[in-house]
Amino acid sequence: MTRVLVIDDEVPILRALKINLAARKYEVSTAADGASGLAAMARERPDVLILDLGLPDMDGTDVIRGVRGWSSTPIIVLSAWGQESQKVAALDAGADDYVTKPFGMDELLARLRAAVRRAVPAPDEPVISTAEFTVDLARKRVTRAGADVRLTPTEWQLLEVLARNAERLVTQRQLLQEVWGPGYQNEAHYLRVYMASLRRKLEPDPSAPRYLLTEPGMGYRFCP
Amino acid sequence: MTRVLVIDDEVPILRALKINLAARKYEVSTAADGASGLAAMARERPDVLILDLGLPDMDGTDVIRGVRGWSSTPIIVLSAWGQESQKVAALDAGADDYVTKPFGMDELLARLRAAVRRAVPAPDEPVISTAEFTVDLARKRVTRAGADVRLTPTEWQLLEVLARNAERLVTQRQLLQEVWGPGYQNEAHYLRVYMASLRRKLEPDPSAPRYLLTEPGMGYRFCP
DNA sequence: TGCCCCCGCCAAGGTTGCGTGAAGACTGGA
DNA sequence: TCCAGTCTTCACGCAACCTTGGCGGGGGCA
Repeated sequence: MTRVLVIDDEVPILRALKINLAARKYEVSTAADGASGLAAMARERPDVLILDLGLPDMDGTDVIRGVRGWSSTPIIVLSAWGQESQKVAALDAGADDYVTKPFGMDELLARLRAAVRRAVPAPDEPVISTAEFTVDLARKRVTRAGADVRLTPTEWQLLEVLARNAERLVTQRQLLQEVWGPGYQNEAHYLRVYMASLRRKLEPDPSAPRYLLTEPGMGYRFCP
Repeated sequence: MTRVLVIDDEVPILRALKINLAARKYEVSTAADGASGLAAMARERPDVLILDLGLPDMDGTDVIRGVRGWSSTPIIVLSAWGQESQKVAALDAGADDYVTKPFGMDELLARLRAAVRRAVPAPDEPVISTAEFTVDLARKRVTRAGADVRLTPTEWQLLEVLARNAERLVTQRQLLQEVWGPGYQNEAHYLRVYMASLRRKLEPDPSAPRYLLTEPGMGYRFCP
């Protein structure tokens, strides 16, 4: 079910939207000002945001920027008739679409459907599993046999690069550059130490790696 | 959706770009210095890179070289007015285009579109198959009868050059140059040793090659 | 036919790269 | 200030790889 957040301070509009959207099987939540709207945005992670530009506490474009700082959720703006400049500013700030008040419910619903359709489906699959352990990239967590595995920062970074390039051969230069930064591209020694450490923590038999494989002379490969 | 990475240490510019590009349906990520920029580059594999030359930690041209070492992603450089020599150095290092600050957003967007448009030819067909074995250039992997074939670094480089020029005749000089570097152009002996090794690992009958063919007096040819 | 160049094959020696253990340097928190 | 965890550095044994040399065969050319 598609979840919609409506940020608007006019009670009649809020109620009308709530009733109409709920009737179309949208899950609706509401906020009456910019501050609580941003909070609701972060808390509820809706699929679409409907935002009235005429809020009592904040400029509408600031709300948009506040959202766009961390989310690409589609934003549909409601603006009073005649406020052209505000409209442009809203689009420049990152809004996806706008509707002029007074608006017909059909038009709003059409734009809503379009916005949802355009939305990017899924960012990434941030979880990579093997028969032995699981790597959760988003939570920065490794689980083995149900228990968390404690990794040092360096170990984690190394594993992360390998996991993001699963199945692919990652060059020693690339690993060194991404984990230690440029200027360390010849310190292949570090890799050996930390690969050994990762293997001790993750491999069933660290001396005969099954997942963290060495490609002699070239680099390493993570095979889930 | 086109993904853009912006590397810049000036927060206002970063924010302006982020907002404007996001409004144009670009997916924007940012980094504030060269080191984290290079890391982001490798991690996120954007379609275009926008790079400010005035970074706090690294010379801009070094960032460009760091990227060009493994990627052909288009690079658009931002430079302050009057720094002509820097600009030239950046282009020499492998940048594709430059914009002088202060710049109009329209100009930047136009150059961005142009860079993306030009970038198309890159994506090779990274997998080459024969009836006997398969070469996956992206993963640096050779499979034969379902099992991985272990190649030494030199063997792999040789096969890679031949595979990228499949069906074409590759001269001995060219092979020697690309695998061993300049200065080895007369060491044809190396080729014989390593072609023999490749044939042993890949050909059904190494003494009667079907895929890795010799063109006497000229060079070798890989026929899938 | 005989010579010669080019190619394929084998084997040995030297070098490089990898895994491992451990000791010192460093950092952040108590 | 001390302490624990972490990072860096080093030395060693071992295996794999690269280089080099030599030998034999086959095809082109006189």
